[in-house]
Amino acid sequence: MYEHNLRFFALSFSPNFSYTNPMNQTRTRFAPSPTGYIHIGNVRSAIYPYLIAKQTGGKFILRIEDTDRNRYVEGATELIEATLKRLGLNWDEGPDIGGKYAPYFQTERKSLYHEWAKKLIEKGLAYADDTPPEQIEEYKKSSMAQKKPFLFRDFRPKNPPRWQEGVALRFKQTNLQRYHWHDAVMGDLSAGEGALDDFILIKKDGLPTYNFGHIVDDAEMKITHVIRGQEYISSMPNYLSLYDALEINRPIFAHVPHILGKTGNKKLSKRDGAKSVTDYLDEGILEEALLNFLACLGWNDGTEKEIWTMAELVQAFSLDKVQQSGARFDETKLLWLNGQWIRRLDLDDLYARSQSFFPESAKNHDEAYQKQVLELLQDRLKVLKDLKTMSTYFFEEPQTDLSMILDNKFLQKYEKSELANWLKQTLEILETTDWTSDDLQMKLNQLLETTAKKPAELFSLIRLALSYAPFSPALNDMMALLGKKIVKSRLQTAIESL
RNA sequence: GGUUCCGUCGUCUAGUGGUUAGGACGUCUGGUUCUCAUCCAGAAAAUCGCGGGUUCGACUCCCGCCGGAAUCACCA
Repeated sequence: MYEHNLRFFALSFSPNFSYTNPMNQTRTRFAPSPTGYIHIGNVRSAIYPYLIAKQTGGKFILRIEDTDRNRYVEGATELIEATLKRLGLNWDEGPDIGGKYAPYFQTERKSLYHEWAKKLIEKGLAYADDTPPEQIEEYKKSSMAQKKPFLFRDFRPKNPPRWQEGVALRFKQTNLQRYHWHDAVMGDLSAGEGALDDFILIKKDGLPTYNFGHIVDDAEMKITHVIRGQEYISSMPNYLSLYDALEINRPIFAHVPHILGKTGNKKLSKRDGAKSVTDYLDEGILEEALLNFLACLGWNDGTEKEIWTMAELVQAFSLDKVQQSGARFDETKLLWLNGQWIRRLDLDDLYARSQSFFPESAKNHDEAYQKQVLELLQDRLKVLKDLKTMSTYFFEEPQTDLSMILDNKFLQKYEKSELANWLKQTLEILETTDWTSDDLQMKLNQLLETTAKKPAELFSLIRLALSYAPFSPALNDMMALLGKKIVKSRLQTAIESL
């Protein structure tokens, strides 16, 4: 980041500098492999590059790293694309929309990797390797026996065959040294030659490994920032020596820490039941809330701001303020944040997003009514999914459940007949109301006086008789919305049941 | 085991030599003439992993240790 800014600064004062020069444009990428859904633990490696690209007016690229045929999952690419779209992380170049450096599927770029590989072979920096796996196991054992780390470069075949399809190609480490590099998140890092080995460039099936493929692609696609998970740090020396061998300039690196599961200190993974991003969205976590939460899990600009829009994030985000240690995924904070976002939505927007969360019976009511229900519930929703159980009694007759009344802590000391009597008085006084929320409150207050009961007693009874729900909005608002006919009939039913 | 990274309230974090170590979530208490939630006020909660240095002074700098994590695939 720092390096990059310096370069940018210098160029901006050089006479030949042009703002339209694509070489100076920030280009970041998200490069998932299509092995399944995107889970909470790995969206950050899409959000951060997106933010970096957008804040400099650069491009965000989606590249599908589908070289592992065994782990390939049909439909995963579409799922990844759909998830990113739902989050609004739109890419400027990618498999579906193409771009200057197409194709964006690695399997379609095979010949490209072979060209680069040939350069390496010509330089004597790569060799074919047909060592059988069993043999490699032997090597490993012998290294272990000598208490030495296993490095393939200690066992290079003496007479490697000519490289051709069907044989793996290995990188030949010739420059054993300590590598130093700067990481935009982690700071200055270094690793010695123990981390350097002859790794596979091209697999037996002719496709490149990640280790080779991503470097070729990033160079070809002019990627300026490589932002990815921390697990790649230990491979950095290998990558660095490959950049040198290929004579490719190093991009800016940023390795972001893992998100940890609720228990233990292990990184969040599908195996531990990490939910997919779409699972959260489908349960009514707002895109804004999820983005806000994830971006701020491990990032803080130094202020006490908690609620961030994407636009604000684009402005304020910087890699050097990303935390260096892993962050635990805390769902309760996500829920809080979601509530905050729900409350910030205007009613029409909330209504549009709530469509799939209303109970079936809501269809029998018009839009205006549904919106009024939503308005009463807006402050109470933590997740849109809760809308269903919280609102059913507004749309259909609730199941009469007398035990809720008789076991209520404020009401259990009263006789049924007395409770029925309160409800009768309620019916009487309701004859005079105009059914506005304000007037209903006045009438209810009058009723408190005439019955000489506490609000907790009288109001609880009426509330329960109308909803048979454990909690509900303010009584007057609820009555105003339910309307004269339904309130009267529900009270009547309750009286008869008591 | 080798290599590498990390270590401030339960959780997410602020903090870059001198602070009553700040904020947020969660928890608890009280208020908002009823429930739930919102909102408001307040409380408890971190001997800054441990031990040495350097310094008048260290959470902040240095060293050692301990603890946790990652990686060591023809997976990414």
